[in-house]
Amino acid sequence: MMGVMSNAATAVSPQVSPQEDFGWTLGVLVRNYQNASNEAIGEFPHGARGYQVLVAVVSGEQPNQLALAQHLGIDRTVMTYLVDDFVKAGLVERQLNPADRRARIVVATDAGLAVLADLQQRVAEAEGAVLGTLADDERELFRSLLRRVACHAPVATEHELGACEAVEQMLGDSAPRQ
Amino acid sequence: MMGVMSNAATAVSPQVSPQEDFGWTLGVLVRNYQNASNEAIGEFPHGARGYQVLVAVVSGEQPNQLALAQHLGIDRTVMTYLVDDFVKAGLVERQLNPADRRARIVVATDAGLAVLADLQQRVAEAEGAVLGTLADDERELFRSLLRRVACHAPVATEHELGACEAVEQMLGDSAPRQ
DNA sequence: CGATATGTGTTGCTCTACAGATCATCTTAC
DNA sequence: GTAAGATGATCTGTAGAGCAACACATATCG
Repeated sequence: MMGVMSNAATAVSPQVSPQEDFGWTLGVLVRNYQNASNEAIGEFPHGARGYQVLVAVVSGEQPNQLALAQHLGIDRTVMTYLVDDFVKAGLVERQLNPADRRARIVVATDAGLAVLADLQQRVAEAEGAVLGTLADDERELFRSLLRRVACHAPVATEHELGACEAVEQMLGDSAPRQ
Repeated sequence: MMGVMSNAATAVSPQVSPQEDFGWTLGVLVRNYQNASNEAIGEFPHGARGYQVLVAVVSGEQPNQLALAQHLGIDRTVMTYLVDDFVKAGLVERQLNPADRRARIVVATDAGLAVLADLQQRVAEAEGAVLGTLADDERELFRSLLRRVACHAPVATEHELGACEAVEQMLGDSAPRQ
């Protein structure tokens, strides 16, 4: 059954148009978004990634570092020096959780909140530029579909939380949507 | 250190729901896609990235390494050892371009085509799993919007080609650029 | 109390991205 | 035809980030 025949071109020639490839289009979008948002946020500690962390810190229910890492899909050992740099920049604080003194609750400072509010505007503009082709209703549609896809969370890796379950857990299920 | 205490909520409190954040949902989707496709393609040389390269090799008009790198948004120095590993695996060949002996044309071997045809099926299944929430017409809609967004190509970086222009160029739009 | 699990931090390895230099070749100017 | 610059590929060195393993403090369960 498995034979690598020599005239494969005639047999199972994969007919691909690169613009049809989901992975490619996805990659293009991600690069565009990263370029645009990185440019928009300037010298923020860890670029677009750092911005995402700060967003998660503010959005969540005073999450600890592990929750942040799982939420953003980055390694928890990375979160250590990521938060370190944020603390150095005065954007967040590590607070002790009296209920669990192992955990460090990450909380945004006033400065962090102010910076974030500013950045969010710029990033929103960058997003607008990336989605520039789409009409307003199409953008909303795209965002909506994207949100549903992201929250679907197939959870390929077994030990990892589904993305939106982690969100709901972090939010304490207190932010009903739509 | 400055006395940063937390009456932060009074300031310009950015109210974000993480599920609303475009960057976050995009990141979740990308991770899901990478996990799923990486699992689907198994021990292929460079994972999902390598798969993309092979797709581009087959889809394009016998592109050289630079065209591949620009198309996929990866550095040209990376493409060198990427193609190296593909050659070692017998998936592609470097052919000399008689018209320009500096350039190496990357061509898929029969084995490469056969492997790609197999992989495309698996990756398609992985994509299906990632987009599992959406109904069929919604998937097509999502792909279509994604394609339009990707091909819009805001080209934030100045010296880089727009993505789809690079595609068209590679696909034989032989008109010179600029 | 003891055993195990969890949150965090540290160290070391690896992969990849990126910038710069080098070499070969093509193109253009003279 | 030769010189000078541009282009494609490769190599080198550096930095960022993921990953695994270990260490430490604390929490939980027997």
